[in-house]
Amino acid sequence: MVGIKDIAREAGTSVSTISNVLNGKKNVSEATRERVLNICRELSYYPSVTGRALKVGNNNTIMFNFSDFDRSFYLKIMKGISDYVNDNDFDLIICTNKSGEKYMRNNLSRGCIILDKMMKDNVLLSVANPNYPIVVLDRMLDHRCIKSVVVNNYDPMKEMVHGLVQRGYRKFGFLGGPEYTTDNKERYEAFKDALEEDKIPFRQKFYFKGDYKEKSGYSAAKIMVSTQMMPEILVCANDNMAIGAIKAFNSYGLNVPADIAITGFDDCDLAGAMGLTTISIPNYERGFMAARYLIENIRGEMNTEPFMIPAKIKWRSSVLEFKSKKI
Amino acid sequence: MVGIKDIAREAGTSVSTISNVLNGKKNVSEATRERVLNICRELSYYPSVTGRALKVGNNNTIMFNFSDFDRSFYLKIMKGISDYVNDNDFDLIICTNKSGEKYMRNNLSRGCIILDKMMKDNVLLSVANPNYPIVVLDRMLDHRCIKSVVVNNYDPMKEMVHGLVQRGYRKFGFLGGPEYTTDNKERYEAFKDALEEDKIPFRQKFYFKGDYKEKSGYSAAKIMVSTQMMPEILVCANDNMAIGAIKAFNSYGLNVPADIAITGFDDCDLAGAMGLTTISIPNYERGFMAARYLIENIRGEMNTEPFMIPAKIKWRSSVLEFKSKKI
DNA sequence: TTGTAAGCGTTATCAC
DNA sequence: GTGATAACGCTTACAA
Repeated sequence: MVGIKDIAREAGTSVSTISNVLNGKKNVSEATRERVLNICRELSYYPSVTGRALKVGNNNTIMFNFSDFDRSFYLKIMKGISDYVNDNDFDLIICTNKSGEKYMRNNLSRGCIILDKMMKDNVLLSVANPNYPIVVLDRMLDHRCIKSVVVNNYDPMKEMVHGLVQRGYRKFGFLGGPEYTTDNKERYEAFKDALEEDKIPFRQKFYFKGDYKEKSGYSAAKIMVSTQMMPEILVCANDNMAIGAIKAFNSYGLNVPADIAITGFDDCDLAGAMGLTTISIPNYERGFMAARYLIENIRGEMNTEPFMIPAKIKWRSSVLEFKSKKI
Repeated sequence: MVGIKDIAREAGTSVSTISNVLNGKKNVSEATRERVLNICRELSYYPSVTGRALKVGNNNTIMFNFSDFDRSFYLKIMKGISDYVNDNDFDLIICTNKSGEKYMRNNLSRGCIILDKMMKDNVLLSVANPNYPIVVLDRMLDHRCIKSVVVNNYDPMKEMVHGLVQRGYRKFGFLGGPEYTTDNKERYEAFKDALEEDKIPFRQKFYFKGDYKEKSGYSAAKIMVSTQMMPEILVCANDNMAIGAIKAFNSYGLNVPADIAITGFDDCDLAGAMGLTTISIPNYERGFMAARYLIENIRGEMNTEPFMIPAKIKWRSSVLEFKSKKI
């Protein structure tokens, strides 16, 4: 590996001069600057991030941590982050589950965006400090150096359920995601509250449990069919499970929405193609805003008011416009 | 930041002892080991990756470089990589476009997997060495420390075109991707060769140019319609463009496959849902194998025979089983 | 304008 | 079994 010393030797100067050139310090003659730069190019020298980070204590890198590879819209979040970060001359490293913590504790990054549910709250609370701000997606954390960027799950979900009631649906089923996740909790709360406001009873036996993956939706739907526990409308906590459920119902010869209506949450690519009624989250913007707040906070702003992203209902063909009332 | 020195002070030992404990050296008494470990936990000490990397010259981290956020199956490749890497106690950092080169040139990673088309061949050729092996996806590079993992585009594409001819299609259009990419070249070659073997003429004016993105397929299709240059079957170099084309045709009231048949390449999620005939690439396996070869090569194997991943045709409803011949 | 030298957090070598 | 110390590549006072 070619280092600063090699350049210095070749240029016949000291290492500090090289460093000065590289860091755009003004105390170096135009001649030397030129010469040094040329040599760097010739020897294809790249300053060592580790050497620099070790000395300086930081660099312009932020980290993004995620782990659920089944949620394909994560790519959109990444793109949002990546675009903002690039425009602001920061570098981005993305890492998954366990490595994340390791890279936070060091001076490899100056801040991070966390989407990984596996990352524990108390770790984040203990790591965050004025020199290492954090942005968390989809969770609320109260700390003066942590900004929460959360989707407004509650309002659109409630509105959608009211809309379903208006369309004539009465017998509701709910297919939930992992129960420790905030978004699942909020979606379920909104669902229950809406029914309560509309004075529609909801029985616990119509609550089914999934894990946000397509397979779990498939299994849950099969159970509904085989145990004859069919609701008129199955509200799912995300699209993947809704899609799994649709496939399962279809495999039994059941038609969506004629035999059973279904809704999702996320508006993934497939949802559009399959005509799934769902709630659309602006993912690119979500990533972009997260990166923006993080970098602003790194630069000293330290604005940590929770930021709420609006989501929008997409009515599609998986629910009927007017469900004919029974009898 | 709590460092090895703080632990040493707290434990009343020297830093070397701490280091020895941390690295599982045997020359340390059980008592001290226990004590040190406890203190590390109490102070929530995490060894600095930078310090270590600087000293040791490497660590167990590999890098994955990509940049096209529109290709949603990239997540599957990542998952394949991530799974293998985790099982082998390596860390993974993912980065996009320009940062990639920076992180290669340093001792931050011990090797990398490259999918980013923007990464120049000559950079890779100059960086690869026995201590820094590279695996490239979707491109062929001849270097004793670079392994190419490529999809067999040619054979299944040729087979598919032959199949289309058998089904009665004669008037072919081709919608290509970026022309500098190997996969586009191979797919087009196979397309032309198959037609030639079947003695079906292909006229250059039925070659349309796209960039692998949905939008470009949409535009190309609109041009076909408005200039009356409609083929019977439009073979697209990837799914995204095929999907764009389908949307455009539908917007003109044209039916796929009745009015025009379409095929894609990739078998993305949407392809299944839309009934697009396409060629399926085992992406998870692709990532997994890439990671496996890379880590084996880091461990000294240095097997750099190109590895070819098979791909499989998925016949779906976007082409007719039997096209009734004209006249 | 340029050079010297200390130090960032770690590990390796060698002495004790 | 334990501890001093040099070294990794870099930046930054400070000295020249």
